[in-house]
Amino acid sequence: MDKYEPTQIEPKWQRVWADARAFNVPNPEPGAVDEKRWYQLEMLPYPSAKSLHMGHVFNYTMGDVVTHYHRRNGARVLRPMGWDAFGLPAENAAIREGGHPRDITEESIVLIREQMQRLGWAIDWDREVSSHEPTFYKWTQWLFLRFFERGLAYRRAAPVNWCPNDQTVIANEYVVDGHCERCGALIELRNMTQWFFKTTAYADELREYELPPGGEWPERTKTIQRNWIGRSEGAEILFRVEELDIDLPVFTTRPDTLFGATFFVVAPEHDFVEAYASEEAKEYAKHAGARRAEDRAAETVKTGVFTGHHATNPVNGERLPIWVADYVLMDYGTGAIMAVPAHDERDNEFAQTFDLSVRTVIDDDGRLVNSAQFDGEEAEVAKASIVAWLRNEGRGAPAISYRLRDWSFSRQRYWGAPIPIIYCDDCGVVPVPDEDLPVLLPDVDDYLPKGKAPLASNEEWLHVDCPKCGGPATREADTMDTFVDSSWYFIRYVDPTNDEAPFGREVVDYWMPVSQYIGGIDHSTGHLLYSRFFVKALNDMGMLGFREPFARLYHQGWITMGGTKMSKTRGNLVGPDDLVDEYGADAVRTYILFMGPGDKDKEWSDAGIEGIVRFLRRLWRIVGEVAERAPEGRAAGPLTRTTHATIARVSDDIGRRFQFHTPVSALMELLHALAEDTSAPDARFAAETIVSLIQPYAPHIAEELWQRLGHERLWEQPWPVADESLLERSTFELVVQVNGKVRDRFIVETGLSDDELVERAKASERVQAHIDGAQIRKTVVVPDKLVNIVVG
RNA sequence: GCCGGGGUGGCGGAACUGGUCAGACGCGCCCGACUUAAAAUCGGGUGCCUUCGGGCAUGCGGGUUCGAGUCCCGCCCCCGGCACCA
Repeated sequence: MDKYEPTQIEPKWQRVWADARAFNVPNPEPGAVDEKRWYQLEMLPYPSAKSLHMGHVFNYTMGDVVTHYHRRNGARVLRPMGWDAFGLPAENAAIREGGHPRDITEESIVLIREQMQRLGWAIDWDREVSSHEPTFYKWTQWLFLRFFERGLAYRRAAPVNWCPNDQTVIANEYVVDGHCERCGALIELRNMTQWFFKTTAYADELREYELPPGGEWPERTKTIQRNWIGRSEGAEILFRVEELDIDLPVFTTRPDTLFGATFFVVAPEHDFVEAYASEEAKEYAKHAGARRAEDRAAETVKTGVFTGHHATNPVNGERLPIWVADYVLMDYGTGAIMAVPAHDERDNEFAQTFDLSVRTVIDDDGRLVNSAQFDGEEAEVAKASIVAWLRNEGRGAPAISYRLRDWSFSRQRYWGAPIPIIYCDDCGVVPVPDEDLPVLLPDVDDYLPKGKAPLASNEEWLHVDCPKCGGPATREADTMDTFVDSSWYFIRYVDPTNDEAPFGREVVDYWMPVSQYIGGIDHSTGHLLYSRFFVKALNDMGMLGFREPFARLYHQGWITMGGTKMSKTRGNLVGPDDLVDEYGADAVRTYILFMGPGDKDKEWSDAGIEGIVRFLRRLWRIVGEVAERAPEGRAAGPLTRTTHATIARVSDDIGRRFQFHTPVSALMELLHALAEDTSAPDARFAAETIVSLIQPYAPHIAEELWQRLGHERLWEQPWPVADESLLERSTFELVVQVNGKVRDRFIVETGLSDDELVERAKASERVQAHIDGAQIRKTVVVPDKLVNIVVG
């Protein structure tokens, strides 16, 4: 047989698949529901570099194996691909390289698409979408308007994260340790008028996972999201400022310590300061409020100033001095706290610093003291009874507070979807009418970031007539965060050419939720949370019939280089091209999955790829031999059982365990067994099975060998099924232990009774030597496995 | 501090619900065959120690069990999330 030449066979089969439209999956006829379907999705790439890296190769190959597996198990499988084309990564790449972001992005898309096709991934290219195309962002804008109508997208002035390097606001979710997640610059706090999505309206729903049957999310991801949302149960309590005749609400998780409050603190940004505080306090607040939370937290000594007023504790009428201090944060709770230095570390530090009084109200046994009628109650009980008392007095109520903040999504950058809003002097904030969508992203002379939206400098585009009154008006010049695009791209795939709506409900409800999503865990508090928010909101709008976008979620581990994740900014990218040239796509695909468990980080090294290449060459040679010499038919032989066992193992690993490296081992073992005798009566069956099972990993060689074995179109052959009856053995190796130590092993028939097995075990000479003369205390039998004789 | 994940040969890793002297499969290394030679290929060996009887080994120390990498308790270390969030 000729030599294995991947460079010959791979392009050939890629053409065959394309011509046969092998992986294009039309939507079902209306009304189809009971058909088996599978929506396989991996996070779409940013086309910001001109090449994929091995991390992508890993991720998409895993998705490819799952795709083939479900296709061949009879499911209608949707497996799309697209481009997260808008946004900072692409725009920054364009700035670096010079040129228009659109040109740079589209060049990258062409190159990456070619790489994907060279790797032979089973993608339905008819469904390709790119977030920078007007046909896509028209609907991003349309969806924004639906959120806007419901108050789920709104505009307000707020302190936001400003990246001085990227010259734009970025979301809380992408500030890491006070630095920009993209470029690493130190984030500044700026007070700006920005657009927000009201993610907090779904805080509770986002903490719960309304997954369909069979759905499953990793525990660690749920934990990350729950930590991020940060729900605290407590109470809101009103403190009266008698001399001003106003109420100041506080949020506390410890209403049981209400009698221990000895002072009161408001955040520097609190309205109370500006309205009523002393000049000294105002001066303090001006400086303190301008500082970032991280800097405030880093302060070792607490600072603050007395405002000159007092608040009355509703439970005992005590007058507490109101201070302003920067350890209280405006954007959590109510921006004001009751300070209980005896039972709160921070309040205690403050009390020590300013010599304020401390009163213990919970004793060592966890019971209330110094708390009037509540004395003696356990703290947990007292929480409820004090809140009940307050509620009765009209001075408090149970309350819940979240750490989650609304998602700030307006960006002062060029390369994004324009926000379809018009500002009119008379009518105010006016949404662009649906029929005027899309608001096209115009060309501008200078799209470099300058701290204000580049679109604002395009006067011709900026000035429009108000859609309401026809008077002079201006467009919103900020663009949308790229994460808005990725919050719904996976829905567009199911209906990518719809020009009446972003998607049709029936077809969305057929395909979705996504059966299996694969992507990085770094998106846990960003993209994955935003997407869930979108789907829940769209469900409430009646646009789709489910409440979670992704039924099953899997996080692949990183492919690292020098210990860090491969990424463009770190400059440690290894692409697939050289490896594909040298070893072929099949070897690259199989190797990257064989490297180890899918969810673990792996340091990149091509040192082991030779092992896979040897395996594929051996496969080529041995299957070739079988095709020439092995008898036709399916007569049973020594290989039959091993072959069926391998089918069961591989299917279980891929289908149930989602484990992709062990099937390769199993197939290597079966190949070794087959190589023993390529003219055995069941050699042909074993060879066909190996080829069939390796197809998701190495589809090109599999297709070629399948043809040489006299068959056609392996990609649409049913996945092999293990014959249970052939898996059963008539004999097995009985392990005999004495006191837990293996003393003998020999072959016996299956199905013997426990007593018979014990008799056989005792009959063994080697066992005899260990039990002779001793008292048998107990025998343990694991049917068809082992006998343990306990002597003593 | 709170929450989650993890720790097995020189390396990647296997052992799925406690059950075949733990270490499959691959890499690397060693030996051999073929070759003038090399590559490729094929075959064999490869946890540690050993007085060659055996002993010790799945981060450490206990425990449960006839039997523990797997279960329980207590530590240690690594990775990730949250943290002046009242």
